[in-house]
Amino acid sequence: MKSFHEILRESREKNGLLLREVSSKLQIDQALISKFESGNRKPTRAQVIQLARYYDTDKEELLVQWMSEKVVYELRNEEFADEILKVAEQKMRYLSKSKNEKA
Amino acid sequence: MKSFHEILRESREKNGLLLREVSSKLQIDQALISKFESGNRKPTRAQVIQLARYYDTDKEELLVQWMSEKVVYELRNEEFADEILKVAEQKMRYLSKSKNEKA
DNA sequence: GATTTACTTGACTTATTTTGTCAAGTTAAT
DNA sequence: ATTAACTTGACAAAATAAGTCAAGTAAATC
Repeated sequence: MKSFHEILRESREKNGLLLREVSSKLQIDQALISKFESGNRKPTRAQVIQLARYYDTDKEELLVQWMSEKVVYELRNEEFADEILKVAEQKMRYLSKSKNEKA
Repeated sequence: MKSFHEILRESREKNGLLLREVSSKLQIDQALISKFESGNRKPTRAQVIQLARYYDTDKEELLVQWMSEKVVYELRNEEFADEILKVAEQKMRYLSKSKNEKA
């Protein structure tokens, strides 16, 4: 499975772009973008969207990758991470159900 | 399904404890505990553990409830929350697999 | 082998978010 | 009307995340 930062780097390379080009176009420090691509920093949501646009890649997919890694990161030291995710899913289902019932 | 803050309040009540008693025993501001129980604030991990101990309730279960709500909260505005969780699970499985392979 | 180019790294500052505190407020019982 | 239990809101403090800049590699080119 490809990680978010790998996808980011590959997308840039597919477009034959240099870091400094992306940097100047999107007004994001080149060092930051480099860190995004090495996985040392997480971009903000707005940056993910900017990048997806500029690389002409699927925005939703990139956002899903980005967000799911944030979740995984949060659970990195959790002994019961798998159970936590299961319970989170249940809670989500419950929420969307009561949301629908209201409507 | 019971939410974390409901469990918290019920646990305290089961023990017949007043907010100020918990507050003084655990050295947590009473207002904070009140907010925990109404769901307006999330305790820290250390506080969850303290509370579980003092209420003599299952620490793991409380932690799972607490943590899963943090995850749900993070996804509250995500359109593809369900997919994000699925991908997060995949990534977790992948991680624990490569972790095992190393060992 | 010195320069240039593309990218990386680390330390630091700034911004944002989370957590804690206190005083005032509500509700219900006495 | 007082007291007791709890709640609320505004603010301060602490923790975390994001951004910046200068210096550092590594490979290609002159």
